[in-house]
Amino acid sequence: MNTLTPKKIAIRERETRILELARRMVVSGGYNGLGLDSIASELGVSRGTIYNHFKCKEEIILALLVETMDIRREMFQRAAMYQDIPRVRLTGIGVAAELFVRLYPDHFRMEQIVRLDSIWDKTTEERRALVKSCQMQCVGIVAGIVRDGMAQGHVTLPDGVTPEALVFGLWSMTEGAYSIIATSDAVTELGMSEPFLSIRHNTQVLLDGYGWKPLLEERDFHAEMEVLVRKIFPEEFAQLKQVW
Amino acid sequence: MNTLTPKKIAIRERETRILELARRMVVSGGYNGLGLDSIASELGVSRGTIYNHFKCKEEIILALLVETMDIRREMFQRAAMYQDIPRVRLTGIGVAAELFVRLYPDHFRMEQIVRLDSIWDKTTEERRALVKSCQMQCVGIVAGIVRDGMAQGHVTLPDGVTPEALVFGLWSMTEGAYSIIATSDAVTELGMSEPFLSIRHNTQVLLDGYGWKPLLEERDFHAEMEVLVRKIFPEEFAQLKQVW
Amino acid sequence: MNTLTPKKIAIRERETRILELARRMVVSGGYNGLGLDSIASELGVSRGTIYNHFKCKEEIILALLVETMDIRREMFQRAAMYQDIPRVRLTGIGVAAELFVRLYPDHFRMEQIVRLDSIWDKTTEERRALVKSCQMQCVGIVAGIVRDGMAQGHVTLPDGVTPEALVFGLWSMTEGAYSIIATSDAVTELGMSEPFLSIRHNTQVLLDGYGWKPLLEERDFHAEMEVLVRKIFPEEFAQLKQVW
Amino acid sequence: MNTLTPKKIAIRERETRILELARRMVVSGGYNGLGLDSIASELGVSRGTIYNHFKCKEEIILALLVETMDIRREMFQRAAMYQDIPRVRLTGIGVAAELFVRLYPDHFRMEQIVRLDSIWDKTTEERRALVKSCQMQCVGIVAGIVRDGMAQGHVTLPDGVTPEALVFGLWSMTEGAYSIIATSDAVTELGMSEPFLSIRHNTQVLLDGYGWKPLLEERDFHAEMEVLVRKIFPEEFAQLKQVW
DNA sequence: AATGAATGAGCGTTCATTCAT
DNA sequence: GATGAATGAACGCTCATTCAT
Repeated sequence: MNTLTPKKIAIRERETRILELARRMVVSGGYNGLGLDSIASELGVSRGTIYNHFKCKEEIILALLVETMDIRREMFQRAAMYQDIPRVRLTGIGVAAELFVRLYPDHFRMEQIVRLDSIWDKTTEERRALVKSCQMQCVGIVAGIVRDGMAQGHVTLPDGVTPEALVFGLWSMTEGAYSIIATSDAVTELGMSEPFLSIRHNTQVLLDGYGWKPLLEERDFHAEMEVLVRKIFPEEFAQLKQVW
Repeated sequence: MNTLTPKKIAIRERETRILELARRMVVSGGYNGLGLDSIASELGVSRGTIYNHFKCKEEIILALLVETMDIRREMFQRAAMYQDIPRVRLTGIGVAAELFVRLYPDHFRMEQIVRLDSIWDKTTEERRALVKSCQMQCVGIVAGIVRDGMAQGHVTLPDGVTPEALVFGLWSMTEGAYSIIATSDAVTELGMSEPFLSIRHNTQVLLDGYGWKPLLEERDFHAEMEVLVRKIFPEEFAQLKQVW
Repeated sequence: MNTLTPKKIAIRERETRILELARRMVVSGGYNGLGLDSIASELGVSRGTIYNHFKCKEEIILALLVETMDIRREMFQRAAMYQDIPRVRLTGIGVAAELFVRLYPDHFRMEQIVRLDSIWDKTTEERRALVKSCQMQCVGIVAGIVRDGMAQGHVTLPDGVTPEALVFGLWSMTEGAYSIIATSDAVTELGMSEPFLSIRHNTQVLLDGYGWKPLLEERDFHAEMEVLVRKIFPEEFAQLKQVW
Repeated sequence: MNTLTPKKIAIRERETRILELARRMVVSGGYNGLGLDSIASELGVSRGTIYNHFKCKEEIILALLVETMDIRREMFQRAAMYQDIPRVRLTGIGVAAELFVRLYPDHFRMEQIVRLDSIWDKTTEERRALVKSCQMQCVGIVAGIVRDGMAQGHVTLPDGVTPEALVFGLWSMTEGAYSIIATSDAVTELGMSEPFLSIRHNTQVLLDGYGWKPLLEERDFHAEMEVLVRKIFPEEFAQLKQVW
């Protein structure tokens, strides 16, 4: 019955610790910054022990990616299911995205590292499919909301512009912004104080640009976000150390 | 005065060759794909000779980065100096950005790869400053146009929104979009055909969202771009194999 | 008295299984091909259990060697006890040798592999003695027949030539031949078709060279062998898939 | 002109030293006994230096094999070209074989190790061909002498016995004998004193068995060998520390 | 008796860097 | 200025062995 002996628990905990350490290393030093040796010695265990948990370095990196990737998708799903008009739900997605990136600030570096370094060669096709599927789900969720907005007459896309194009715009902007924040340590020096506020604003402005009703001037989506974060993501919000 | 002996010239040329090779290697194999050995042997010189040009691997990478950033900065500057209303000049910046990423995909890709790895520890503060300065210039150029637009009453930013915030929006969107295009082979699979067209449109929509005059419906910026690319970047345009 | 509880029996059986697996591994991958890990997992037991049977890897290998040598010694003994003139009994030894190498090619191959690697340092003197004893018994058995032949006046060795020298000749020839067959895929390419027939013939020719009566021309030892294999090794013969 | 700078010479010498050490290690510890680490430290150089000479462990082992393999073939060729009747020339081959094995006592272990351990997988097809070709040449040389003997009516092979079968007998016997001597440290304990004398005698006896004229009793081939070794292999004979 | 997690020395290999020539 | 041999730390990884449970 009791399958979780103290030993098993300890092992589980160590696995978490390994990933924690690994994440720190990858984040601070990139792919090469992750050394099996260093993890082992910093954990106070032997090299071999690491290999009882992960059968190669790439597996660790992939585990790191999947760990957070799934969280984001789940957050997107929750936001999409919120009961309100499409633009608010879309705003909820924005809240989810920001919350996610602030809770897991390293995710984007991980994502890029995994994509840019030749890790894929050493992984199975299934893994690749898993990541891609997660991506497609996220895109699909947002595209669904866009289509809702269109169906309800809140937004009309010009000829030749697909809902995916709009999604692509939002995705690009957030992906790019978070990526810039994560990799460029000079954001504020470049005059971009409060980058998160800027992102929030810019995404709303983009929707305004598309003429999505109600416009930002008709409804205070910035205030709305404060409500959303508490309603949809109470736990995540609690984890957030800094103010929203 | 300028005594460029044949020998000096040969050395210069080799330096260029080194960087060319290095870029190819980084692009195809990431940071680890760059091997001093391979460069030397492909160049037909000895390992030691490389060290007469660059005192360590990181210096090479940094040189690559600077090279890349310089090209873009120069293109941005050209676009910014174009004689037209601010929004058109801003559109010119967009043209420059797209042209850059399409003409020099290796530069773009390399830039991303390099940012992920921690080369910074081994480099001097001055180098870091140099890169940062280049970045600031790019941001400054765009921010300058935004300020022009504001000064001429073409756009009014809400309270608390700095010109840099708008720049950040544009930068994020393009950076993110190009990054997605470059690394994710799933762009079209996700339903995003013609991603470059989408980017062009989305940036204009963002400006529309800010109420920047003239709006997209008042002036056909898509057609404008075709003019701009020919006028500002005739040579680059000629190099572009595919249609604009 | 002999209390073989089911448990004890199970343990015995497992020991056999371990050796079977181990032999397969050594044969297919050499000394390094033998992995305690693989044995354990293929057996469905844990690594530690293996150590209840053998205190180290070398012990397993030694056990394999002893097993192999015991089989051959037993076959030699049976041949030596056959009731006939010495040269026929010697021919029976040849039959035994060939049968052994053809029935248990893995045993033969393993024997050679094991001899090459230095397992001896990690083993006790007793073990070494055991193996050596087995070898001496085999030599002794054959030497005994030679002495019988001498005593019965069937063969006379020149001055300075011991019976062991003749044994050495037979042993060398068969050992060398089987070894060449087993490892060199070039036997037939070298023009040596039917190598086993050649060995049979050459050993008889050697005895002829020693003038051992009756000579090959006086008695058809090739036909004799067909009889011997059926009479002395009926079971082994039955196992032999190919024709004799 | 002077292409052998002192440095180059030193490098050459080290290569020799590496192979010497490697041979010792392989001989005493088999494939696993050869450690790149150990070579380096025992040579007083770094691990990396070894890799300037040989690009992997297997290359070293193969180099060891080829080193001696070629020597043997050359010795066989010299013996075969000796001007005398076939049986004497064949005896010369025997002298060559013995001389070779006594000068390079480890060759047979090497040969077996190379064949038994899975080294071939990591080597090129050409290497394999080279080794096989050398083998075939040796066989061919001996088979040629046998055919000479047949042509001159000195020996008549029974129906169904090819010259290669006789070669196979000689080859087996020497290969086996030397292999036993090399791998079994118990030869003398088994009652086989003077194994080399036994081999010499047994090969002659085998030829006698085939009825090859002149027989051993008609011509003292043992005395002949003493002449041959001095005439055909004066230098090798000088290197031989022990008495012939 | 059985487990299997932990060990840690060892492996072969790579490669940025140095420096005597 | 050019060479390239030498370096040696670091890498990812394996596996026989131990031992607390």
